[in-house]
Amino acid sequence: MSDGNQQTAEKYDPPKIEQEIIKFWEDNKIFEKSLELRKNGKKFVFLEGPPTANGLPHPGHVLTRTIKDVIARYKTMNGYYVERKAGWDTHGLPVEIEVEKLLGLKNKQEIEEYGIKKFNEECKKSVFKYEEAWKEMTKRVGFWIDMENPYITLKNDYIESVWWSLKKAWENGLLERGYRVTPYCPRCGTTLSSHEVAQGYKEVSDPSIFVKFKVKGKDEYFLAWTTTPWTLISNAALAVNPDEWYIKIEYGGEKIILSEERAEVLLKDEEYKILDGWKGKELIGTKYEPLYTYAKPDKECWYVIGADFVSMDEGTGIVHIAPAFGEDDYEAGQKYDLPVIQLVKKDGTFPPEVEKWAGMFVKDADKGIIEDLKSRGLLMSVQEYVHQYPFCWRCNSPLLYYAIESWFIKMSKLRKQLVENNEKIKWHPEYLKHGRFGEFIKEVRDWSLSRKRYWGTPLPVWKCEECGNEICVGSVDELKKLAEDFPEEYDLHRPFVDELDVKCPKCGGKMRREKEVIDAWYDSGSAFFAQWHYPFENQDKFKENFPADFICEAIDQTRGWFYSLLAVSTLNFNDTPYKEVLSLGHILDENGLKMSKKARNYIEPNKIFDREGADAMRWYLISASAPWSPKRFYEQVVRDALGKFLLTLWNTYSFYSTYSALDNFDYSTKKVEFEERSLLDKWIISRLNEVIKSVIGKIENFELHKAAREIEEFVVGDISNWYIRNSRKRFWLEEETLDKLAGYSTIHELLTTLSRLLAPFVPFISEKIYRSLGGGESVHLSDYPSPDEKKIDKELEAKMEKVREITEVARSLRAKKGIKVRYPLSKAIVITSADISDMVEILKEEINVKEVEFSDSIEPFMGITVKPNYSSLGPKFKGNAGKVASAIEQLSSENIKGAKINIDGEEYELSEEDYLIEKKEKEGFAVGSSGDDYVVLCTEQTPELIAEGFSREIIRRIQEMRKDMNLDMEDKIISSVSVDSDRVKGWENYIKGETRSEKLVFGKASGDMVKEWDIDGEKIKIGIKRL
RNA sequence: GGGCCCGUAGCUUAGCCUGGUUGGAGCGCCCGGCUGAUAACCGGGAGGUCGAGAGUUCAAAUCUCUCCGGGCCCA
Repeated sequence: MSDGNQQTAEKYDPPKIEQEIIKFWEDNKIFEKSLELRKNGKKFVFLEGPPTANGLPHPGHVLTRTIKDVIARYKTMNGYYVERKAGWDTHGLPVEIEVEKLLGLKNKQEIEEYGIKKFNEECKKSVFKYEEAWKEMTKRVGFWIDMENPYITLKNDYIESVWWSLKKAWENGLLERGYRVTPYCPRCGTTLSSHEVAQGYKEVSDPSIFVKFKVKGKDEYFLAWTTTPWTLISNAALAVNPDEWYIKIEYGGEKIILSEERAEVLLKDEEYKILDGWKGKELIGTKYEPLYTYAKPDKECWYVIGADFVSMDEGTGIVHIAPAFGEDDYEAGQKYDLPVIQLVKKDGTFPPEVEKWAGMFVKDADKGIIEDLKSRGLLMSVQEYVHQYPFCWRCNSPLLYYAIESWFIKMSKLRKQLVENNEKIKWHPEYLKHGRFGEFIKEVRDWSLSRKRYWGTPLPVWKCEECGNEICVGSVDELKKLAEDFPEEYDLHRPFVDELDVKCPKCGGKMRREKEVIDAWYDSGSAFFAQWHYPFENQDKFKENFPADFICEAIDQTRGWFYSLLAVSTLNFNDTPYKEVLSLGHILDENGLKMSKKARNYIEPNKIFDREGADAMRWYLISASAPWSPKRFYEQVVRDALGKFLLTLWNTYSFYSTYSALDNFDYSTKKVEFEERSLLDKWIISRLNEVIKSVIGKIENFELHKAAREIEEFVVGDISNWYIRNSRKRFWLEEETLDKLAGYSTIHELLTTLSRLLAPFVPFISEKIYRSLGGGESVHLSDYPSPDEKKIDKELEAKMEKVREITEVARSLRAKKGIKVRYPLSKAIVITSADISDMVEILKEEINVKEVEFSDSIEPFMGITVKPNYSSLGPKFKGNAGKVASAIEQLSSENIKGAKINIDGEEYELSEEDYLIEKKEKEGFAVGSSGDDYVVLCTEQTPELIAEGFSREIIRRIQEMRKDMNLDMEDKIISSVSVDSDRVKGWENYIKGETRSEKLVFGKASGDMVKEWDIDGEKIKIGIKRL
C-alpha cells in the first residue's frame, strides 16, 4: 500500500470531531429521534431550573448542564421518555441594576423620570443579551434540551399561571400584608439589599445607654441597654432570656432588676445587695411604665416578653424591643402580637406627634433623648460604644432598620406540610434533607413576596380607592371583565397593569393596583406548572409531569430554587414538586476560591471547548469528585483528563481501526463466536461485564465520579495496557488466523459496548467511535448496556490478576538486576497456588523469558548463608573474635549447629546467638515475591540470549527511524548497522522481518537516513535506505 | 454571629460510616526501562505533623470536643 490509501484512523482533534458530531445530530435530528424512540416508554420527568441569560455562562453552568445531560441521556438509553424543556429566568433586581448601569440611572426617581415602560423594555432586551452565548454553550457542551420551546418567566402565559397560584393563596388567606424590617436609607427613600448593605459598614462611635423602666405599681426598675436611643420612642416591650437567671438588687439606693450574670460583670467592683431572684421566664408578662407615650397603640404592649436571642455577652440581659426597627424585635413582636409602633417618618425624621423632637432626624435626636431621660432620673449611665454600623453606599447616610409594609406568603402556617412534603423527597447528598434544608423549612418564615420595583411579575392585587375593597386577580379573563377597554395586544408588566381602568366589583369605584412586583424566586418556583400555562392549558400535560422525577442544580439553590419550588407546590398542591434532587458542589478556581466576575478567576468554557474539547471538560467535571463536592477548575486538569483517558480511548479505537482495515475485517461476516476465543479475550469480556454491572449501580446512586473512575481504570489499565498490549502480536501476523479474527471480534465488541457505556458521559467521542464501527445510526439511540452475567468469570479474572502481579514482580527483579526486558532470559520459575498454566504464553511475552516453569518450593533457589554475629562474638572472644568470625564464614549452613571451633588449640562450641542465618537467592537466580507467590528468574545471559537481545535493540532503533522517515508500515528498506554481524548471529532474518528490510548490511551505516545511537554506552550507527 | 459541608504528598484524590499489618493511587519531579496504537505505559526513588490541639480506647486519618482555614446558605 502506498501513501494515500492506507486507512489509518484520523488524529484525535476534539473540537473538529465535536463540531462534526453536533452537525450530524442537527442534520439528522438525533435528539428528536431519541425522544420519539422512547415516546411509549415510562416517563422520567426532568425539570430544568431556569438560568438568567443576562450574564455569560461560566464553568459552573457547564457542570450543571453536564450532570443534567448525563442523567437524561442515561435514562433515555434505559428506555425512559425524558422530555427536556429549557427555561429562562427573566425577572428580578439584578436585571434592573444591569439596565440602570447601562442607562446611567442612579435611583428609582430617575427610573420613573426615564419612564417605567421604556425601562422595562430595556430590561426585556437585557435578559436575552447573552441568549446566543448560552445556546452556543449548551450546544457545545452537548446538553440535549429543547431550547426552541423554552418556558420564559416574562411571557404573559407564564405570568398568568403565576397569578392563578397567587390568587389561590389569596383565597386561602395565605397572601397578606405585613411588615418586613429591612435596611433602609431615609435620604434615598429606598430599601437596600443585603449585598448593598454589606458594602457600607463603617466603624462608628454611638452612645450606649442604660435605661430604667419602672415596673408598674412598684418602686423598682428593669434596667435595659441600647445603642439606638431614638428607637426608645417606639418601644413596645422588654425582652428577657427565659432560661437565664435574673436578680433584683439594691444599688445606689434604688431597686434594679437585671440578669445575674450581667450584674456580676457590670458591677464588678461595686457594692450591691441581692434582694430577690427569678428565672427569666417567671418575669414574662410583668408590666412596666413606658418611657414615652407619644404612641397610642391599639394592642397590648409594655410588658416583659421572652426571647432566645437575648444574650449575656453585652448589655443587662434585658433588651428593649421596638418591632418597627429590628428584625429580631419584629419577630418577637409577631410572636407576642405586639403593636408595630413606628414613630419615624420615611425621611428619617420624627413625626409631629413626637412633640419634643418632631421634624428632627432621629440620629440627631439621640442627645436630646438622653438629656430628657437623665432629667427624669431614668438614665443610669451613658457610654461610648464603638461598633460596625451600615451606611448607604450611595449617599453615605446612616441606614435605619425600618419596618416596611410588604406582601407576604404565610409560609409559617405551612411549616408542617413543608416538612411532610420534604420527607417524600430523595436528596443527594442525603445530609441536606434534614440538615441545611430540613432545618430551614422547620423554622421557615413568611415569604416576603413584594418588591417595590419595576421589572417583575406584577402583584395582581387591586384596591378600591372608594370603598377600600381588595381583590386578587387570578387570570387575564378576570382582569378583562374588570377593566375597561382592555386592549387586544398587551403585556402583563408595569406600567400596563397599573394603567388599566379597573372598576371595583363592589362599589364600581376606581381601583388601583398595589404598586409592587413579586420576588423573582416565586416565578422560578412556579416553573413546574407555569411552564405549561397550567391550569389554563395543558392540564393533562401538567398531570403527567407532576411531580418531576428529578431536578439538579448547584448547592446555592438549596434555599433558592429547591425551596421556592417546594414552597409554591406546597402552597398550591400540597405535594412535593420533585421526587429526587441532586445538589451540585461549586466550581472553584485553581486556588480553591470562589469564581467571580470581579476577580476574573475563571477560564471561559469556550476556550476549553476549542482546545481540549467538551468531552474532556465533561469527563473532568464528572470524574474529579462526587457531584455534590466542590471542584477546582483550571485548564491543566482538563488537559490531564484528555491525555489520560480520552486519548487512550481514542488510541485503542485507532489501533483497532488501523489494523482491522488493513485486514479488511468485517465484524458482521467474520465474527468469531465467544466460545472459540482466547483466554485473554474471555478475560477482557468478563471484565467488561463486571464494569458495566458496577457502573450501573453507581450511576443509580448518582456516584457518577465513581462510575467514571471505574471506566477509566478499565480503559487505561485493562484494555489499553494489558489487553491491547498482549494482543498486538496476533494482529501483526500477515495471515488470517482464527485467533486474530477472535481478537478483532473482541475489540469490536469492547468498543461498541464501551461507547454505549460512555455515551451519557462523553457523548461526542462515543458517538464517533460507535458510528465509525458501524454500531448504528447513533449511540444515543441505542440501549444502555446491561451486564451479561454468564460472561463474568471471577476465577479467570483472579488468575489474570495473578499473572499481572507476577509480571510486576519479574519486571521489578529485572530492574534490580539491571537486565533490560529487551534481553530474553532462559527461564522463569513461578511458585503460586493458583493454576495459571494456561497463561504462560502471556507471561513469557510480558517478562521475555524462553520458558516458564512451576514449582512447589522456593528452597532450591535459595541458599542459606551463615554470618558471624559480631555483637555476640565480640564480648565473648575479645581479640580472637575476628578469627572466630572467619571460621564461621567457612562453615556451611548444614553443619553450623553446635559446631566446634578450634582457636589456638582451644575449642569452643558455638551457640545460636553467635551467628546469623540469612536466606539469599542462589547465584544465577533472582527471587522476588508478592504475597505468597514467588517468581524466580534465571539471570544467566548466554551469548545466544545476548545476541537476541541486541538484535532487538537494533530493531527498535530501526523502527524509530522508520517512524521518523514517515514510512508506511509496509514500505521496504535496506538497513545497515555499524557492527559486526556476529553481534546478532542467528537473528539476521528476524531483524529483517521485523523491520521490513530486504537487506541487512553490517560494518558501515549508509542510506537516506543515518543516525548514531547510544546503546548501553556503545556508539552505533544505523542507516536506512528507502526502496 | 448561626446552620451545613470540606481539610490526607507540590496538585487531584482513596481510606473515615463499621477504629486494628508499614495510610493506598494518579499527575508532577528524579533515575532506569518498554514501545510501529499511545500525548500512553512499566520498574525504582524522593515526597505525608492524615489542618491544629485535647479526649475516649490496649489501639485514632477513622469516634468525641475545641480551635484554625476554605466553601455555601442565613443573620
